[in-house]
Formats: sequence, C-alpha cells, structure tokens
Amino acid sequence: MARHLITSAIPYINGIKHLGNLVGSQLPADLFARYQRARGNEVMFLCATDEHGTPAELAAAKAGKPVAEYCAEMHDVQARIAEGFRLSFDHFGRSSSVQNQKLTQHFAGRLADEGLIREVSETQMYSNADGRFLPDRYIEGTCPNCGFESARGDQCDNCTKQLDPAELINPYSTISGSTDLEARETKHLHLRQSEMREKLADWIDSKHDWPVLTTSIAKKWLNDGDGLQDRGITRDLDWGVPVMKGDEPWPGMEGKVFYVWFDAPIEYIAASQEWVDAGKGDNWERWWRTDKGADDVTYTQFMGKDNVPFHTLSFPVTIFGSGEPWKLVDYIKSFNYLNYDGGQFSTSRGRGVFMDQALEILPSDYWRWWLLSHAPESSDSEFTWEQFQGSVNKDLADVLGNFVSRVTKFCRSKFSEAVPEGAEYGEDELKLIEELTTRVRAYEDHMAKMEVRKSAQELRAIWVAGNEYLQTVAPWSTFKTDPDKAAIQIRLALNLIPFYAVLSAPFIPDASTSLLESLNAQDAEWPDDVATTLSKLQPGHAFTVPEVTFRKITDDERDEWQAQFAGSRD
RNA sequence: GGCGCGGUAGCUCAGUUGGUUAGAGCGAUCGACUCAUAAUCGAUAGGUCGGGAGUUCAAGUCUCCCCCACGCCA
Repeated sequence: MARHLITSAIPYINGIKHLGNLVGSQLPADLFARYQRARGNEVMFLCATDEHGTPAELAAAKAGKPVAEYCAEMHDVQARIAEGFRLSFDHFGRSSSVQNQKLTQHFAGRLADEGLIREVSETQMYSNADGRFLPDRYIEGTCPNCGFESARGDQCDNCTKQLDPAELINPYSTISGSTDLEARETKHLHLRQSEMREKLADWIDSKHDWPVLTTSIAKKWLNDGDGLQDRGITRDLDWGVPVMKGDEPWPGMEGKVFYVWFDAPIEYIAASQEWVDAGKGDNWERWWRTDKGADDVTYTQFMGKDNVPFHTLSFPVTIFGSGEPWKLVDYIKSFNYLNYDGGQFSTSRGRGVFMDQALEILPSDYWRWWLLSHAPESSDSEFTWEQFQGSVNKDLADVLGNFVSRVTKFCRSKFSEAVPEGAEYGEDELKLIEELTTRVRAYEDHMAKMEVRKSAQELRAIWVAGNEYLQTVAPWSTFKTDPDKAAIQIRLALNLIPFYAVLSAPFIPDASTSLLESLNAQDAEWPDDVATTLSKLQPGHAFTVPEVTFRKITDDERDEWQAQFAGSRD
C-alpha cells in the first residue's frame, strides 16, 4: 500500500475565493486524494487558511473586528464552503495556529544556526497616523519622473519607472490618506537564498517529469538577472508569528513578525500537528520526517502558477537549509489561470462566480465536473456559461444521468425493481467488458499522473460505452422475442451503475453516493477486474429507481446567471 | 522595456523524442432507434495548425524575424 501526502496551496484568509482559485489547487488536489484513497492507498490530505499579513489586518479593520477574531470567523466560513464542495481534507488548518508559530520559529532558529540568515538594516516609511510601517504598495504620491499623481511606492503605473517610496513627491498612505509619513531605520532578517542556488538548480534539473509550467517558472527565478536573490523574511507588523530564534528571543527583532510567505508553507507541516492535536490521528512525523517513517511517502503539492516560486525555491530553502530530515516535495502540479467569460475573474470588481455563490445556484458535483474536465493544465482556459451549460446537460444529465434512468426504469417496467435472472453473456457483452477494461486501465493511468482533463475525457468515454452497448443490443426489442436475453442485457446494464459510481466518485462524490444507495450497492469496490465487478449484483438484488441524478440547466437560467455575475458583487 | 506561457475546426481544448489522408467534446446537418431527463447511437460537413523565411527526404512539431493576446518582473 502506497502512502500519499497531498497538500493544496493554502487560500488567503481575506474573503471568499472564486472558481479559478478552486480549480487551481484545492479541487484537483481533492480529485487526486479521493482517487488514491479509492485505490486503497494511505492518504494524508492537508490544507489550511493563510492568515497573516497586512491584507488580513486591513480587512479586519474594515470589518471593525480584531484581526484574530476576523480570521477565526473567516476560517470557519472557508471551512464550511470547502465542505460544501466536498473537499476531503484530513485537516483544514490555520497558519496562525500555535503549532505553526512554534514550527516557524524552530525553522528560523535552524536556518540561523546554519548561517543562512543575515540581519539587514533598511529604511522604510512609517505612518504616524496609521501607527505602522507601510509596505511599498500602500504608499502613493506624485511620480518624480513623469508627474503622475497616483504613482505607487514601488512603481509608477503611468511611466512604469521603478521607484523607491522615499522618492515620491507628497507621499501619502493609501490606508488612511495621511501625509504624516517619515522614513525610519528598521532591522530585518534576510534568508540567504542565493547560497542555495546551486543546490536548488540541481534539484529542479533532476525533475524531468514535472509540468513545464513548474520547472520553467523555477528556472526563470534561479537564472534571471543576477540569479536567485536573498529575501526579507520579517516585517514590522503586529499580526503574525513573532520573530524568535527557536525558543529564544531574537535580540533586535522585538515586536517584529515573520513575513507571511515564510510561515505559510510551514503550515503544511503544522497542519498535520494540528491534525494530531485535534484527535484525528496520533503520528504526524511518519508523514514528514524521513528519519521517522516518511521515507516511503510520496509528497505531491498542488498550486496555481503564481505560487510556484515559493514552492520550488523559498520553501525548499527552508527545508534544505534546516539541515534536518524533513520530507521534501516529490511532485509539484501547477495550474494556469481560469478566465471568466472573456476576461479575468476579479475579486475586487466581483466579476465571475465565487465559491459561496456557486453552491447557492447548483450542487457541487455540477461545478466539480465542469471545472475538472476543463482544468487549465497546459494553458489558461476559459469559463463561459454556454460551455458550462452544455457540459452539464450533455455529460452529466444526458450521458450519465439518463443512462441510469433508462436502465432502471426499463427494468422496473418489464421485470421488477430487482436484478433479473437471464441467460448467459453473448458476444456483445464480452466485447463491452473488453472495451471497459482497456478504458479503466487508461483512466487509472491518467489519474495516477494527475492528467485531469484526460482523466475526465476517459471517464466520459466509459459512460458513453454503456449507452453504445444498450443501443447495440436494444433490450427493448430483444424483450419482445427473447425475454431471457433482454434480462441478461439489463442485468449487465444495472451492474454498470455501481461500476460508474465508483469510478466517478473522485469527480462527482455526491452523485456517486446516491447512485450506490439507489442500487443498494454501498459496498462496491474499485474494478480491478471489470468482469468480476460487473457480476457483483446478482439476480434478485433489489434496487430503487433513483430520482433525477442531474437536472438540466435551462437557457433562461444560463442567461440570468450570466447577467448576475458579470460584475460588481454586492 | 525584459522575461514567460500561448495564438490549431463556429466554441472549449488535445497533439509524445519532427514521419503515413491534423484529433476530441460541444455546436451544425443527415440518418437510425423509441427503453429513457425532447434522452441515446451512427454518419457527414468544417482547419493553407497567427504571418513570413529557413533547416530537412519529411515541420503544427526545430531555427530566425514579425504580428496579436495574456501574464509576471524591475
């Protein structure tokens, strides 16, 4: 039995994510986790909310709540929505957990001991009115180069000149609008990533089977310009992991916290500690420490392309640099962006469908199927309502749903609500089993390689094969002359339903469950041998004709939703 | 400005290390069937693979130039 550690990029706490975020990490990770479990492998599937940083503080202030309270509430909201989409995390943690604080401080201490951290003094803008240092992008002013009045502290959007906040004329805080700013000296810790350049480059070069998207982004950061740069890993904020060297105070770093991108990936590990502390398991180290049983673990990370640099470079620096035997990622599956109806999803403009809204309109299976079967694997892809409607209606309602319907209703009307007796298999039956065997093996192969779209395509072909078979043998006409033969045809067709349910479960778990219930076949297993699986339901086995498994989306609904989600979420 | 990913049938997308008449699903047209959620199955039509030049016996697939879209960075 193989062991799979699977993590999805952790969504930022600030607000509800859109469908593009979902399909870029959590959903394909869930598909893979469900598949591996279905194959009898041991799985640890982790995710969390990423809670630190300035945006969380600002969002909390806007909501009029203390940031800790705000994060706790938003974590629950995101956890509930994740459940709604049937994301089967073993644990959905929080980067603000005590476990992550301690572990982050531990890693920082180790890195310092290994000589990979240096202290740097720099000048940053402090806002007296806001009572805080301001990140560059929260400062605006007049561009010294072109006179543009809303130039950002890091760059002028008008003339694209790269700026330092101190250069701006009449700078002001975009948080409060205050012009009461002053440059202050402050000390920060930098992670000496450049020291690790060679090691990282060798490691990336050894990954021949990783998606091009993953390796090309990593190589770009390794080789561009002067190569991989050192990176500040601390901030002058209140909300975050306090800077400590392991258990010890860090002289000169009082009142500072680690940068959100330093502690966020460490939460992958901390989440498994939270999992133990929540009483869901008793040994997290066998997943993460190669000296304590994790050497046989296969670790796969899922993420959108914007997260690739942190997972291919920064986090590995933390792992390598610690000098401790932590489990390093084996495979990084990255995704491009999903666009919405001719443009981008936009959180600020409320353009596109957000996770909570999606569930209000339709059950999660409908979204899971479309999103996964159109996952942006090799290039950016596009959501359109026409495509969504077509895919749901044709694939789910017509090909799969209607198959179940025609078979069960035919059986009920010609025989009874139980599997009929019937004769022996003929040529058509053997041919079907042979085709399905080939297709199931191909499906397994695609799923194991995380080829999401190809998997969906193969699964659909498996559904179609059932309709083809029925069309060929036509039990409705066979029945008139040879009821026994019609009975064996229908018996096989009935057996296809739990077979489909098991194979489809990673994509559409709810429909799968309800089909198994209707067919009274909750114990159905993965079809290692197709012929055996398809004779599981014996003559006399009672079932009930299921309700409509998937309903269709009407043209009116499609038009209504298209208008509803075109912009400006309230 | 630099870099990155792309530009393949009306639409959404596949096309391994260059190799026979460029593929899938949807949509369209025609036909078959009538058990079923006006469902299903089959067939057909539709592409000078962004443009140009080059390498090669052979290029959607490699090289160079250009155009377009998107993204990232400073």
